[in-house]
Amino acid sequence: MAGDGQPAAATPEPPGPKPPLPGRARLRPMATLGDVAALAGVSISAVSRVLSDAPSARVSEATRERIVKAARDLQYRPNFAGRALKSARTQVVGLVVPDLTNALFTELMHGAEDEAAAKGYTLLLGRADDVRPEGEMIARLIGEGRVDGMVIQVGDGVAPAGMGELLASGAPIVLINSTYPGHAGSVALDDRTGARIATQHLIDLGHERIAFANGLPRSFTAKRRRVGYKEALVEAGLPIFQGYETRVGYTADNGRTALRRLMEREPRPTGIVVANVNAAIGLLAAARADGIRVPEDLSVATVHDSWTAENTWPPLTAVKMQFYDMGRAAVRRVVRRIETGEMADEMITDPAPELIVRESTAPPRRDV
Amino acid sequence: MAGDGQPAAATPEPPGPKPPLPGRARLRPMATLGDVAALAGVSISAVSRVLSDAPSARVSEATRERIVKAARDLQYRPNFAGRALKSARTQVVGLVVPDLTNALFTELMHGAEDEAAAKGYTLLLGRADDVRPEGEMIARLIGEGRVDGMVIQVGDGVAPAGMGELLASGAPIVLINSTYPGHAGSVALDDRTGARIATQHLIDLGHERIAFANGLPRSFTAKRRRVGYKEALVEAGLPIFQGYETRVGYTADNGRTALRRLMEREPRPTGIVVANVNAAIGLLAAARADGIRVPEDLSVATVHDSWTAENTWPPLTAVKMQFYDMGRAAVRRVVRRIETGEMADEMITDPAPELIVRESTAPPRRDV
DNA sequence: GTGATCTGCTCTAACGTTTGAGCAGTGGCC
DNA sequence: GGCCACTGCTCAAACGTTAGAGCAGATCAC
Repeated sequence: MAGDGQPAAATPEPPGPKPPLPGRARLRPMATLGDVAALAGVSISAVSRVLSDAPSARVSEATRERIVKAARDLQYRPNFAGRALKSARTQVVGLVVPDLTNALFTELMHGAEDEAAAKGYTLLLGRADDVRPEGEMIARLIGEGRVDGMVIQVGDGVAPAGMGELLASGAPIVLINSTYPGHAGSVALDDRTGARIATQHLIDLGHERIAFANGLPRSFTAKRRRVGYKEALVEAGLPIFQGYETRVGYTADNGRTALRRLMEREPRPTGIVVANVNAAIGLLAAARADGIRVPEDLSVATVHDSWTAENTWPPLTAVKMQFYDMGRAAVRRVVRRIETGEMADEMITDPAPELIVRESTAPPRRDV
Repeated sequence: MAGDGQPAAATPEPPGPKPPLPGRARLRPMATLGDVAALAGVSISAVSRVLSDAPSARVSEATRERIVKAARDLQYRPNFAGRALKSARTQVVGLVVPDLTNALFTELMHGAEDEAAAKGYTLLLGRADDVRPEGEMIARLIGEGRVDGMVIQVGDGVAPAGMGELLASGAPIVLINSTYPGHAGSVALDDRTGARIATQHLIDLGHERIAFANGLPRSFTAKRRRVGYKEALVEAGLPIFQGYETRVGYTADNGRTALRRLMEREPRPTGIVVANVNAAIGLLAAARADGIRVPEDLSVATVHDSWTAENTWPPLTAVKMQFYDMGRAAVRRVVRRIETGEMADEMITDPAPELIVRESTAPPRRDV
């Protein structure tokens, strides 16, 4: 806008016809390389090379300045479609998560966002709760060239139909928290350690009857957390009670169900490790409704932390799993795959899962 | 995978060279219109017209079938960049929210996602917590033609720098929960009614000293909720006490602060309307920590509902604001703006804010 | 003075799509 | 037999970008 006063050197006509309709503000067409070239009095390729400062740009300092100024004056921005068409790159990464409203996935998204921005990419949102098989949507996004790669979190270990074919096609896809036979490219949290830390915490407090409210049997994370739970018990020389594990799922409602089932066991557990914070919140609510005092009658430790965990009553002792970092790692992986071809599986161990002791855990009552 | 057995009718060479490197699965290039045309033995334009079934496609039934079959065999998918370049449309809508980890915004995102999918659009995620002024990012997204339009939620009423210019440019932008002088195109919830319903609920229970934990003064939603709160009091003939409103913000921490300030007032309020569920959750936690029993000593009703509200202790009485529907409406608006040019401001009144009575509210103790 | 090299550009093709214009062949009408 | 309309296609331009190849003029070595 500044410097529009003096007539440009030898411009036939800047960008298109621009009588501003007074009725409704019309979107004026963006300036193209051609417009900038015309204003600067040079060829399109000269402009392209200068603005994308290619090493092959041999231009005099004077010309360069004229071009840069013209671009600024016209508010030139490189057209995305033109660039994508030519380069077969969009600088977009697709992100598919099963449940947008889950606090944990939003943390993951946040990490993914940050890493993408740092690498000059943007995120395209996919939805895994589509009516149609997600595989089709993912294949479309990649096949149409809308995204350069994808980060996919499949819900509870159910791979969408057509996933195998898709992965075999060699598309840059990073799986979150799950793997697929023959596919290299995934990131996961150290769930085993996470569950182990939570269990160990209860053991350290003196609990000996520790139950486990786990996710669905087919869930990859549930399988890993299960291992961690058992490891801790075995190592402490504690028995693994029959029926002390439920495998209903990760939602708040699932947590309620889990509590009710576990509290029917004989002997009653004195502590419960919950595999997911949302389930733990539901479990806590159910305990309160049933008159079970936490932590007096029952200690509850959960895998996962989120801001919601610190606002429950009592505030939940939780093992913070690094979802944010996993999001970053996933995008880092997929970008590296896109740009260098390298692909690998990765487990986030740094930062490590971290125990955050709040008020839902205490030593067991000795009189029970 | 099925039906790959028989050789194609008369293929010169399907899409490029495809000796599958055994070392690493290579991404084979997608088939183009040209490939399909070659396989079907027709011109590119014929294929284009048939596959996008344009009314101008005058082809024999036999040709049409050959083309469709060829496209299917080659797994043809229209290249996004080519299409976008030609049509100057990307079928992508940008979504910018200030805080990805907020349960309310994720609900909004979810609605936006659904509506976008229904209209054949996808969502590109922007981030408002960028170091650089968001205005620049938004201008880039639009200017580069990465998105056809944007849905923007600016945090707490602070419009990003350059916003005015951007809106004036006539870009298809829909603002969420805020307006901008001279800009038509926004959606908002009926915050006034929401706050009013919450306040009225406390009045109906018999409360007469009702405080209000509000958001920041510059926040558009806070302004509207404030009106609803006062309206309800005035209508009921209740006095508006000095110092009964805090305006610290919408986070859980803000809620803690608000509780402590409000409980210092003389006389003490017997009920608090909280303008945001996250703040209410924090406020509840602070009350518990300070030995204030809810609802015996203090009733708490909040504007906004989310799954977190039903898992607090006590479960929060909340007015459900229709974030999901607002998300849908925002995308609906921006798509209509893109496709027909129509633009307007809209308030979501259907479905209306809905009172959900849980256990954080009760009649005031008469002995106080 | 001649050839080689360098500087500072421009020309052109290509990416994959859409779409207006054009064209050969057929059939109908008068 | 001439004209028209219709069918069923193809041709070619255009969208905005990138990048290899080319080219005129200046400078330099010998």
